[in-house]
Amino acid sequence: MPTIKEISAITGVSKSTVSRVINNDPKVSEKTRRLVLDAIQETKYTPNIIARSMITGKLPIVLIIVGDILSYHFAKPVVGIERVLSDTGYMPVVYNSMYDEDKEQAFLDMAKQFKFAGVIPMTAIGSEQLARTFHDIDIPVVLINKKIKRSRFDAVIADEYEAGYLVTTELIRCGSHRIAYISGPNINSRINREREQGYRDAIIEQGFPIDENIIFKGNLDIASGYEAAKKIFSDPSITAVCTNNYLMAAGVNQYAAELGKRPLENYDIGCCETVSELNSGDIIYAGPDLQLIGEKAAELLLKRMQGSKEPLQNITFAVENVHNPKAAAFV
Amino acid sequence: MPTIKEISAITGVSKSTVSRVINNDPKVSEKTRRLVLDAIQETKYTPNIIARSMITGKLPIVLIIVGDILSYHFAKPVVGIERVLSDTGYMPVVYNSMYDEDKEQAFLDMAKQFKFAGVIPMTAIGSEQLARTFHDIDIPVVLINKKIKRSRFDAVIADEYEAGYLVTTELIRCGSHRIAYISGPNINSRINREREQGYRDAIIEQGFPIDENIIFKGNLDIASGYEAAKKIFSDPSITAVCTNNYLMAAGVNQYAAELGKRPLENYDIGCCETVSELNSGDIIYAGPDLQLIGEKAAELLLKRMQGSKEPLQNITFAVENVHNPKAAAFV
DNA sequence: GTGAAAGCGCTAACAA
DNA sequence: TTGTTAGCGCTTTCAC
Repeated sequence: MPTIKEISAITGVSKSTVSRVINNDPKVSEKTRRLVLDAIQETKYTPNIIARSMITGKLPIVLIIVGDILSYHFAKPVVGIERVLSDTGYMPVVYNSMYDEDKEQAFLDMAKQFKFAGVIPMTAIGSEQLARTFHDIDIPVVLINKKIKRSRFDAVIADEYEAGYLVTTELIRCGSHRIAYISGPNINSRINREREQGYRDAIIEQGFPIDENIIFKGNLDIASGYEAAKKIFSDPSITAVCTNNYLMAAGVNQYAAELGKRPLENYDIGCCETVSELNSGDIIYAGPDLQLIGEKAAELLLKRMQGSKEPLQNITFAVENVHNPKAAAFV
Repeated sequence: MPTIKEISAITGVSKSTVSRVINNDPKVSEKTRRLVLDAIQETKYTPNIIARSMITGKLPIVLIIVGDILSYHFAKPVVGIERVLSDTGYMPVVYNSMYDEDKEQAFLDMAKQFKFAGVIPMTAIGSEQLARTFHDIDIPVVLINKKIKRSRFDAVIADEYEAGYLVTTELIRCGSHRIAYISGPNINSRINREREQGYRDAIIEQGFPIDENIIFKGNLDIASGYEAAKKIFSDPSITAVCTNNYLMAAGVNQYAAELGKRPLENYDIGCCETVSELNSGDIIYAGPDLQLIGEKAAELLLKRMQGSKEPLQNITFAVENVHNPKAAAFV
């Protein structure tokens, strides 16, 4: 691996001048620039980024932390981030925490230690410890779908209330007025709260009553949707189910299938987040464009990494997709 | 951020000794070790990995390159890799190429430049250029599901033939003997070839004829499965479809749904790869345990990163999962 | 068992 | 416009 020193030796110019050429310093004569550039070409020299980062104090790597790489919800924004970051010289890489806070902690520490250029966390922040790590992090951060109290970071968040409201409205439009709801486990979760509130408001606004007995609580996984479905389908007056997330809806469908019931045929089913193309065939949903969210976050991060001192941005994404496979029937 | 220098100043010992303590050099007296360790604790000192890597020439990062982060096929092994690498001091990160060879090339170059400790590519290698990059890469590499001619790397690959054979056998077991097949676009692809051969052999072994007219070619995406399905369902003698990958099977199901046909009810459907839990409800498949593949690859890589000079390993993974939701009916 | 000194490859003043 | 010097934080001889 050739170094700046060898280039210097070959061309006869000093290491500094070679460095200047590499970094496009304008005050280098065209002649020496050519000379150096030629030598670089011949030797296939590439600058040692590690050595450089020792001085600049930054490694041009952007760390994206996701809670679950297997989930569309996390994976899709990554595609957006990568789109924006490609050709900027920054290297976006993904770390998958599987919701393990200790691992997130460890990676955040690493990001600091490695002096990564930026971090985009899309993950659950819970513990005090983790909050503290965020508090005294000294590299640019853009949060996705996460609000930290008194945060110093830009954030891009989805309008969860609107998602809950719109999907429920759609369910009503399909003819239901007794719609069960399966929420997440954590009452304090903003996302959970807002989605449920959207559901409630939609029902009330359409002039129907809220029945607290058909609002259930799940763990956001398939199994808990399945469990809740047992109770839901024992009440024949319920004609539709709205779930916080897709996984629980899948659980509901699973139980329904065992009963010989088909989604969007024998009952309506909806959820408050964007569903992958692969699974959206028989579910109603409302949610943001996940790729766009990633793109926006990357744009904000890019500005910060380039030194922007603009005031904090807190962007709320409207629901772009209201997906209803049955819509054709009554449009 | 405290440095080795400050620890040296606080304790009164030299930088070298501090370095020795950090690196567990045995020839340090218990007394000074304690002294230094205490100072490290107090100041919350952590060694600067970048500076260290300038000397050792390696950054303890393992790069996993995947073709499509949205695909279970790529994402699941990542979970396995991370499981093995956790607590080894190596930092596994994922890069998603979206099948873009230029990007893969760029990342491979970066991995070299950054002196990453290792690379696990799970992606399509095509161009001469990319092959050359692999040829003169100087860091440990373990390939997943990829064979490179005269490769210098360990590899973990799935038994594609067996997958094709077993899923077809299962389809036959369900009562079909006229089974359409949808292959991938590339005849030269090993995976494509072997899966199809498995299909052919299973049919022949059960004493049925191969009909070349019901073997179609797709692009591995939903749309091409959908297109092929148009022809398939125009032939009522066909009672089952076997596809190379899951996406095309989803396309078949999509078209079938428009016809009012239900999978595993009005026709049987299978594919030659492991399907995510989320989507395996109404499809038959055979495939390896994807997480295990990731784990095995990470184990091999770990050994190499630790300097092992064992002979090359080329591990073929047997099909661990044969999934048939209808099986209960006749077991 | 410990310290001094050199140096990894690069950038960033400061001179010239 | 170019070269010289110092130094980023660490490891690693080589003495003592």
